[in-house]
Amino acid sequence: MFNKEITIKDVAKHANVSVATVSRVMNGRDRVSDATRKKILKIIDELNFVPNTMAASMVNKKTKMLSVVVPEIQNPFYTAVIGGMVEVAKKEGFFTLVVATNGDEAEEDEFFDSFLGKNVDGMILIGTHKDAEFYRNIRKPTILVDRYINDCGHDGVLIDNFRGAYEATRHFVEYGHERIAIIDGEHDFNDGKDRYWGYHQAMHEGGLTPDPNYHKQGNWLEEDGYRFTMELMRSEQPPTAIFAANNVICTGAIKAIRDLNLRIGEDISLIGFDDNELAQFVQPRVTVVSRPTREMGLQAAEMLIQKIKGEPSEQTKLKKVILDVELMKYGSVKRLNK
Amino acid sequence: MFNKEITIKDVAKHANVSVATVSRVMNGRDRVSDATRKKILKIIDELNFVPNTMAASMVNKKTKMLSVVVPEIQNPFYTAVIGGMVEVAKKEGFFTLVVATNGDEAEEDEFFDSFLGKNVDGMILIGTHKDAEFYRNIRKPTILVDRYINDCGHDGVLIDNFRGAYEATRHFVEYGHERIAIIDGEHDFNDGKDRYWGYHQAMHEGGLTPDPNYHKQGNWLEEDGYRFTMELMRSEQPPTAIFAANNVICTGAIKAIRDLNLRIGEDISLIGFDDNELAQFVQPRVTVVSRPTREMGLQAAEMLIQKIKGEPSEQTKLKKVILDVELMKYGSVKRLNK
DNA sequence: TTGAAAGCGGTACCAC
DNA sequence: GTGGTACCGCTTTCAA
Repeated sequence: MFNKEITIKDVAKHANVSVATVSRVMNGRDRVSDATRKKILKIIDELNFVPNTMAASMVNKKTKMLSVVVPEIQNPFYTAVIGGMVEVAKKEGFFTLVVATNGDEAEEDEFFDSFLGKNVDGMILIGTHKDAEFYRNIRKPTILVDRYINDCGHDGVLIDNFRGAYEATRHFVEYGHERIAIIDGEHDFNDGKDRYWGYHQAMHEGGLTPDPNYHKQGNWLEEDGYRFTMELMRSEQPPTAIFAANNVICTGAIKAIRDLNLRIGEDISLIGFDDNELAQFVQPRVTVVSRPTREMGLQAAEMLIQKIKGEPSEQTKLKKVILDVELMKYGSVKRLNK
Repeated sequence: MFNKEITIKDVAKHANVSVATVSRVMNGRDRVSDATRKKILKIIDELNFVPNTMAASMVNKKTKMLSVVVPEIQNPFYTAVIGGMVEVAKKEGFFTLVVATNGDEAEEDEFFDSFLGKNVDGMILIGTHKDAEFYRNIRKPTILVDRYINDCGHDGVLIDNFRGAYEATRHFVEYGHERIAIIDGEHDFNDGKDRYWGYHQAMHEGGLTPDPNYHKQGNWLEEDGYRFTMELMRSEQPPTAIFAANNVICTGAIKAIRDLNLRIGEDISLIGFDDNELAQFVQPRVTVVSRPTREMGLQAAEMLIQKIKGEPSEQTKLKKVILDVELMKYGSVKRLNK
């Protein structure tokens, strides 16, 4: 198990050729006579020679490795993005490694400082850092997904968060709701922030004034969804509708509603942002703002690989791709008017 | 963004010292005079020099990277194992990268052939390959988790699958069930196989003969759980109890039961292997065989790191650590007797 | 304490 | 076609 590794030199020696020639048959680009090629191939097989990828990478500065950095891998949204990305990367001969940062800036830093962070050919980043500075310091092909920081210096693949929240809220309004609550989190990133303002605008357009008491800001966690739904429903004047601004908040809300023995779509209307398992499970199924998760990964990976392959001189302007969202009406919103 | 990288040579030149000295202050082991150290540190900072980790790794043959290879990352079981592993690894200064193989041997191969597969210092493997040969060919510190292949040449951290299934089935028997079905999948690996035989033995000990019609073998997927539960419950003589042999099968079973408008713990008793979100959500909560998922990752990582640090000569006998499981009774099993 | 130089294991250019 | 060899950027003796 720990016998010293066989190197290209050993192969060369056994085959009575130079290392250059061995290298040639390995990479297959330069032409080598059929005889020597066969001979070398045979030796390689006999010696069970496995080339040292690191040595090669030192020379050509490529690892054929991509990374996708996400806050967490429990969340189906991220796994879907990852799935899309991996599919494209594989097709292009890149291996993708997944890195979870747990939404911790320090952990994110750690990755960038690690062996890998330094040696991937490019990456897709759903970042945790909030400062553009951090992103500008990334000196390799990078695509930001979902969250975008202005002046970060990288392309992005995003969705129309504003419109998603707007449509959801408008749906409530059209169905006659007036006491519409929103549970979200810190507005650290564009995504969360835009959702709030989408809600805000739809409220105003519906002639409603967002009530601060109906705006519950937690930390984008399931427990926030649970706790705030409890709070809201037990208040003097509970809302008739709740907009859960991400998938796990929605999960929490569903659990709270269950524990309060309320009926979704009857005692309380609910819309979630992004689909989730529980939302699909409960009856009626929860209306959600659906986004093209896998598609985001696909798009991002394509842009990334193009960037990697492209000439350095091809420095075009920054590009932001905005994908559309769709309100999937499943019946968790009760019609109050007529 | 693409200006040529600064190397240790540049630093040496600017500081008027040799590269050896720069290397020394970077690694901090050899002693360097305080004056030169300060000088070099200053230059490093000014030049914004970042050492090339790959070059260093070429020399010392270490990357401080670990990998954890799992079939998929959607499954909470795997993410829990990963979580445990990452915790330990981080404490020891290793960075962990997650690789999902989608249960596809080819994809698993791909990883091992990739840059990274070759250059991690060690790995934790929840393998997809079924042949011991494959595992024996892995020439670096490796710990198998959950699934174990005999003669693979590596240590393992496992759980007592047999006992888990045995306890579950016995619980059914004790509560007076006789028509007890089991939904599992191929017996490709020890884990699944042991679960079946645990069920088998408990049946026999309870004086019951396992009925082939009640043994549904799919592919360990949620859809199998769904489909077979439907099938079972619509058959001439439906079982009174179902043992779902993994967490996603259990999820499928729960959905089927819901769609059949049956009540868990009333019309049909259910036990799952390994916890899952839906099992916790439904009421009554589903009784499950719980296993120390995170603990498995912790254990495995500790063993792995010790192996990496240890002397090559310390080749002790192979070690298999078996962790215990526990039947968590939550009320999804109806008492039929007395 | 510091420097020179020999690798680590490949790749690729330049001769022949 | 094939061989010689100068790197890639760092670490680590060995001497001074």
